[in-house]
Amino acid sequence: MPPETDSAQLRKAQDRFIDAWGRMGSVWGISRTMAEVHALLFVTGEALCMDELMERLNISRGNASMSLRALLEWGVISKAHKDGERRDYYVAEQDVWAMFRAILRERVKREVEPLIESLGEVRELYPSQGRDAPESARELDQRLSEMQEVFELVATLGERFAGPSGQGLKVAAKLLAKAPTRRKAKA
Amino acid sequence: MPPETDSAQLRKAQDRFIDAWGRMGSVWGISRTMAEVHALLFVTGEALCMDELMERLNISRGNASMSLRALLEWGVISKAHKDGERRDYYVAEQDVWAMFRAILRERVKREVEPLIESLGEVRELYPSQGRDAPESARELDQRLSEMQEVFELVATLGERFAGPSGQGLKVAAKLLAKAPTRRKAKA
DNA sequence: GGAAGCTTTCAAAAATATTTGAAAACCCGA
DNA sequence: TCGGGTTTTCAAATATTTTTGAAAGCTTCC
Repeated sequence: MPPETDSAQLRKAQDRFIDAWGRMGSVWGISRTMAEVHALLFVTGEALCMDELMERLNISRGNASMSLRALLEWGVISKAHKDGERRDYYVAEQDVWAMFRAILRERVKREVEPLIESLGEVRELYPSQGRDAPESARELDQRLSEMQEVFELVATLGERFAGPSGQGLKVAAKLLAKAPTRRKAKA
Repeated sequence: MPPETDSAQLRKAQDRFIDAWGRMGSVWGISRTMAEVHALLFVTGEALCMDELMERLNISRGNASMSLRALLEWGVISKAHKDGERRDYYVAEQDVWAMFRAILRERVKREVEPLIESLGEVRELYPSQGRDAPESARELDQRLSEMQEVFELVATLGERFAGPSGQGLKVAAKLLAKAPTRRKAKA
């Protein structure tokens, strides 16, 4: 077998990254393809058009279109334009921390806020205050209100970290600085 | 329609909570049933056996068994025993914060660590150091190493928050105390 | 207005994930 | 070792999610 050229190596590394990020995508509850499109744009750092994505990832036009739209909504990619070109090009946010904040924001919105909402609704379904409130209702309300409190705290923390002021990294770094913990390095 | 009894109200509230938590479960990437089993144990606060779960949630024995096992692995429920009874009973962790930490721990394990692992592997696929390393390889490595850094930070933060020392809540509260942000209250 | 070039939509097909249920395994006590 | 009560396993059935592809929709330029 002939030695690989540099660009073949790079291509392979990109593909492996795309695969890894795609797999994480499905774990994170987004479609694998959507994650792969994002991975490709991120890892190349280039502005690509739909046909290039379809070609490289072997996906249909419909799928590419839907994935791009979703990624735009998440705020992790944006449209770009090439001089006289008619078609749309897309670029990924290159600042990893900004990307991470966008993801966090969206995930809090999907994974925490609806729960807080529901908890509020559930807690209206029974009286837990009056003199006549049965013990069991108080117990239930106790559990639900604790849970609501914790998740509200999480949502607020999320906003703080991911918020537009971009303080996330600094806060985190500060926290960590206090007392280092080890973390395995090798693959 | 006759007025509902107190216990019917409570039952309905429990059901709505179970439903809400179950829905969140699927958003979080675990099976809806698994989340529902957990919700039921949590919301009642009682020790229940498999047949009771099956009855209340209308699920099969196999499903109940697998869900319970998974919940035990997550560390959010534990086995209990009733005096002379032969069968197993299960109780949910009642401390919401402890529960949250268990979930966080597990999610970092599934959603962050494999990625860090993969990033390490991908970065071994090309030379980016030597004098001969092409510009494109350096760029690629730059992107990947930044991403690795961010996710390692996240993993470390997660450990800090969720770690066995149980400092999570305090740290969070401290952070929040500094500069309050508003959060909508009504359902 | 019309055609070319692109993108979006969406119903149907394919791929995945979850659930069932019955058989196998397990665990004790007799 | 056997038998009854209980839990686990896992292949098949079901349900859900994702992907495709072709038709419909835009937009821009002639």
